[in-house]
Amino acid sequence: MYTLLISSSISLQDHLAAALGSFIEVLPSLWDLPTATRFRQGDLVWVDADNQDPDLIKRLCKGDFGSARVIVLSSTPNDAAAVDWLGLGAAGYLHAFSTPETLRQTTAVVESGGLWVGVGLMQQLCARFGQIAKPQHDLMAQLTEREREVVQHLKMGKSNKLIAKEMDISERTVKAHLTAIFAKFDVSDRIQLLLKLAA
Amino acid sequence: MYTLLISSSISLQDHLAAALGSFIEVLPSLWDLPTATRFRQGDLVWVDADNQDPDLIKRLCKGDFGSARVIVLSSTPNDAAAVDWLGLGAAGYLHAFSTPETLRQTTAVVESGGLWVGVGLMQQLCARFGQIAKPQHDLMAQLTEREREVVQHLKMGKSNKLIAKEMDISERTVKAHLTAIFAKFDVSDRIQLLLKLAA
DNA sequence: AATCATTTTGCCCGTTGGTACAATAGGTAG
DNA sequence: CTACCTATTGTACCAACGGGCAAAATGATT
Repeated sequence: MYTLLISSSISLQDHLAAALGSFIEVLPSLWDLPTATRFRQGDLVWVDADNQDPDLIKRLCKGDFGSARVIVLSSTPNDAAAVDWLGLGAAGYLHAFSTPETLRQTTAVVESGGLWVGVGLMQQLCARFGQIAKPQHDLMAQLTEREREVVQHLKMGKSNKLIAKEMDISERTVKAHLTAIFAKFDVSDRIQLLLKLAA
Repeated sequence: MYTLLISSSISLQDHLAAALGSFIEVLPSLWDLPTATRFRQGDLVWVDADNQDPDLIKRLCKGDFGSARVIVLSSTPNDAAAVDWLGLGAAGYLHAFSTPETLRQTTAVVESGGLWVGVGLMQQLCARFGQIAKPQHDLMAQLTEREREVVQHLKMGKSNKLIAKEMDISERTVKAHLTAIFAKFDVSDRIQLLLKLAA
């Protein structure tokens, strides 16, 4: 496995090397990264948000340099930044000088396809879960199981095509469920349905 | 640490035991759980959503049986269900036959007080949360007068045609405004915009 | 006078969404 | 066995949506 740290901070370089092993490669700046660089699936890139160009980190997260898993480090971590990076595709966000134990655990989680975020952010997201997942009215009770599933997807703003893919059914079937849902909710389209649910 | 798996599926029982160790206790059905059962803080309960009563799982997640951390397993995982279970208090939601590695990671994360969710859902939540957390004031301020008007109509779920009629302009102009609005809000269509505004 | 942001519109294109008119199949209740 | 509900899918049609390319007019700013 290839692991790269991008940071100009000597102390951070030492810290990470101590925690993860000295086989880590280090690059002082993202600008030094050849534009032709193509990370492979499974590569791990730690990047120091304190002293790197945000735009380049952004591109890195979005996969412009290949399919590496990106972990963003910050010496002043905050939830807002976390959601930004994770939303862009980062696989982790944590304090640059986290304990070696935490760093190792992050590595393990990210390598196995997970995301690493702080507990505080998780709790906030959980609070939002509650809102998103709040039980609806009696109208929802009138829906069949599959129809309810479709509604969940709808609420996330997904297209018919995507819903079909995620439910592993044809787009036509999604439409069939939608037609049924619209009738039961007495609305004409998904927009009105969303407005009704949001109210 | 006490770990319990609730599933009638032999293959799942074997799979989990192989991944986490054979010290796991197994219960075929949630119905077999004595109503007086009180899990303790730190207890880990894996429950198979495929063959258990949803209502009982629900109560389990909500803590009716004590303060165990609940991890929901499904052979057909989807984001909608994830939102439901996590919203109810589950600490994790993942594919029943995830790799042993992933199962172990889940254990580690959940035990240390975290949540385990799929990457796709996590990113969606972050994206959504980012939108929520960000004051739309700044975004709305970037709109022109007419664009703001259009947004008002949009929030009421009106069609382009209707908006055009009410603003006494052509439908093409409405589209032009919309295109500008979408760009400024960094969304692709009216649905995403509504979700952003509604949040 | 020249530049710029804003507003307006037309034509055309591809994609998405909703539905009419079907059919097949599994399960349940009578 | 027979309805009935649910889930699934197909073809096809049309309306709605989003945007590319273009143009014109206005008002403000420099």
